[in-house]
Formats: sequence, structure tokens, C-alpha cells
Amino acid sequence: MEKENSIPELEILFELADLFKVFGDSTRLRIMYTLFEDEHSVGEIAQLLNMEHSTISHQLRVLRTNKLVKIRREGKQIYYSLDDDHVKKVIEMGLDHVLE
Amino acid sequence: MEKENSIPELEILFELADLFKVFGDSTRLRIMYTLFEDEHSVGEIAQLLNMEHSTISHQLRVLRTNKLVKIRREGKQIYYSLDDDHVKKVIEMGLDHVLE
DNA sequence: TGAACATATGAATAATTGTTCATATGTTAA
DNA sequence: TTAACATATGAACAATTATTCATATGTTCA
Repeated sequence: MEKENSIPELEILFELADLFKVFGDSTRLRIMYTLFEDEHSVGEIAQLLNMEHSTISHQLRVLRTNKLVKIRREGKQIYYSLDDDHVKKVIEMGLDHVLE
Repeated sequence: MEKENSIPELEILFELADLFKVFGDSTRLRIMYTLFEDEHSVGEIAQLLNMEHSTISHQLRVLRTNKLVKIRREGKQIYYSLDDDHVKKVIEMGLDHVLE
């Protein structure tokens, strides 16, 4: 007997939509991109993207709340990095679609 | 000599963000879910989700514009189906993250 | 302790967007 | 052609959200 693929609970679907919303902003995507190879501090990211520290900080919080990035404290700076490999994979899969 | 992973053009990143925005709405996710197994007409989807035909139609247009669904005409009805396997994969990958 | 720096937070604003209602277009069958 | 049905579209409203500015918190070092 085969197990049927059941539609996820509405609750889960809302969570899923919220997750994709996080990927649906170019600033956040750019931030995540800077973290593809290496961790970076808020200031470094702001400089790389040529944006306000405040903007970056706000968006990093969104990313962190959604467990897409994690932090490491070192002195005055806080270094951010991608939380797991999922993040990269989701972005790369989306990129495949855009580029084809 | 190693080729470096270059950061995508800003233009591409905007497109990518737009793509994820499309996934970032629970109604659209629900619509795509109804299409996981089978094609469906606008009316069928509206009934399955218990929503206005108009809402469904508007959202299907968004999905179609972004090449996530395609159509097949049959008499008065228009049947929608997922455009390619990418769609399912992106959703399933997101689901992995949400469920872990 | 206080000065200098790094990051975070809150409020306000501007822009984007999902849904609804009303109406239009398109298709079939009589 | 007309009636009945299926889908699409446009305008309007409400809600969400990204950014900025101003300010707060937290850390280091003298």
C-alpha cells in the first residue's frame, strides 16, 4: 500500500511562505551572498554592499530570526555566517530557475 | 588556475528576489500544492481552497508570469499544471528547512 | 571611569501587494 | 444570435514591509 503525499497543514504552509518571504528581498539575498564563502561582520557587509549599517543590522535580524544565519562574537564585532547548507541550496536552486 | 564563484549581477539578484517573492505567499503555495499531483481548473482550485475565483485567477497569473505554472485549454475550462520539476523541488527544500 | 567604536532598536515614511467587488472577455450549446 | 458558464482584468482598500534617522546598548582600552 502506498502512502499518499498529503497536503501540509495550513500552519506549516504559512511558515513556509514566511520562509520564502525572507528570501524574497534583494538586500537579504545580497547579504547571504556575501556569506557564501566567509563570515563577515555587520560593518564589513555594510561596506561591501555600500549600505547603511542600520539597514544591514535590521535585515540580519530577520535572517537570524529565521535561522538562516548565525553569529560569533569577537570583541566589539559580531561575525555572521550562514546557518547551514540549506540556505545555499535554496538560493542556488532558485538561481537555476532564473537563469534557465 | 581556479575559477572564483562570482557574485551574481545585481540585476540577476533582483530577479531571484522576485522569484522567491512568488513563493512567499501562502495562497500561491496552496495553489501550487493542489497542482503537485494533478492539473486543475481555476474553478476546481477555488473550490478546493474555498476561495474566490477572482483571487485564484489573479494569483495564477502571477504564477504563470513567473513560469511556475502552465496552462492547457479544454472547452470553457483552463487547466493549470506545474511548469517544471523545479517548482516542486524548491518548495520541498523550503519545507525541509521549516520542518527541521 | 570615560571615550571611541560596533551593533541594535524604535518610530516614521514610502512603497508594495493580496483580496474583493464589479465588470469584461471568451467559450459552448441551444 | 442569445443564455449560461468559466476565467480574466481593473480599481480600490487594507495590510505588510524595507529603509532612514535618531538613539540606545554593549564592548574595548586607556
